[in-house]
Amino acid sequence: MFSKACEYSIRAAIYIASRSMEEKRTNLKEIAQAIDSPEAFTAKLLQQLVRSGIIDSVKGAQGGFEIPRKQLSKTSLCDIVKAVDGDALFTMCGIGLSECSEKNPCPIHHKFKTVRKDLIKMLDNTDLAELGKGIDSGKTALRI
Amino acid sequence: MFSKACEYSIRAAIYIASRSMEEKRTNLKEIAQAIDSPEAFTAKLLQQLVRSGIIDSVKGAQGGFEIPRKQLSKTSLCDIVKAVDGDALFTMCGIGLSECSEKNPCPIHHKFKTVRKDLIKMLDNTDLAELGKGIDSGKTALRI
DNA sequence: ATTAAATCGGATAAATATATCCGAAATAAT
DNA sequence: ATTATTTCGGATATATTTATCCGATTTAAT
Repeated sequence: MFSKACEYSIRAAIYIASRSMEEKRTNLKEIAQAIDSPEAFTAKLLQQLVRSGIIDSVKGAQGGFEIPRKQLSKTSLCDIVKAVDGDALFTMCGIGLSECSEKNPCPIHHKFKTVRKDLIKMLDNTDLAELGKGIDSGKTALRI
Repeated sequence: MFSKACEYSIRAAIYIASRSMEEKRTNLKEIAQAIDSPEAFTAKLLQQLVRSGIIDSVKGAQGGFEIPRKQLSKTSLCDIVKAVDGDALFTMCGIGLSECSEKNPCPIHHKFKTVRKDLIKMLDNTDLAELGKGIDSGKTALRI
C-alpha cells in the first residue's frame, strides 16, 4: 500500500505532532527511537517533510523538529502520502494502464474507483492533531 | 497499491480468462502483446500463476495457457493478488508496525481497517468470469 | 572564541523488484 | 524420426528502494 519511506514518514510526523502538542521540540535521535526506524534513513525523510512544509526544523544545539500548533489540524495523512509517495496511489489505474479512464476503462476501473475514493476520503479527513492526541493519551502506539 | 508484477499478473489472468471463455488457448507472445507487458518478465509471472493453480499451462507446439471453464467464476482478484504479492496488503499494519492489533493499535488502525475491509471485499467478489466478459464484449481494455 | 549539539547535503552501499537471456524439456505436426 | 513450437528453470543484468556514512553548516551554551 504505502512505501516503507511513507510508513516511517507518517509515524515520524505523528510523533513530532504528539510532542508539538506538548510544546516540545524533538530531534532525529528521539524520533528514530520513538518510532523504531533506521536513524540515517529517517533523517532523509524528515528533510523531505521539511522541504514539503509539513514539519519545521531548527538547526544547532537544542534544535530539532516541530510542527506549529495551527498546522496540526491542517495537515492530513493525505498531505504526507502525497509528499513522500507522490500521487500515484490517488490517480493511477489499479492495474497500471496509463490511459485508463471513465471513457476507456480497465476491467476493474469502476470497482476500484469506489474503494479508492473511500481511501482518499479517510486519508483526507485524518489529521495530525487527532493522531497525535492518540499517542499522548496512550491509546495508540508508534512502535512494536 | 499493487506491485508491477501483480498488475501484469492480473492483466494476464484476465486476458487468458477472456480467451478461455471462447474456448481458445493463448500463448506467452499473444498475452504479452495483448496486455502490453515485457515478454520475459511476463513468462515468469505466468509460471507463478501456474504453480499457484490459477491458470493451466500446456507445453509444446499449440500449447499455451488457459483456465478451465469452471474455474473462471471461482478465481477472484484476491486469489491472484495473494499468489503474487502475498498477503501483506490484507494483514499488515498500514504504517508498518509488526504487532499492531485491536488490543494494541497504531494511530490509524481503526480507520485503516474499515477501508481495507472494503478493498478486500471488492477483490474477493470480483472474479475472472466477470472481468473476462468485459474484455470480450469490448466494454473494457487491457492495454493503453 | 571554543565547543557541543543539531540539521543538511552529497556520495555510496545493500537489498529488493523488475527485466532479460538462454538452454532444457515437452509436444504437435510433418 | 525430425523439426518447429512452446513452456520451464536457472543465471544474470538493470533499476529502484532502502539504508548508511561523513563532512559542512548552523546555533546554543560555556
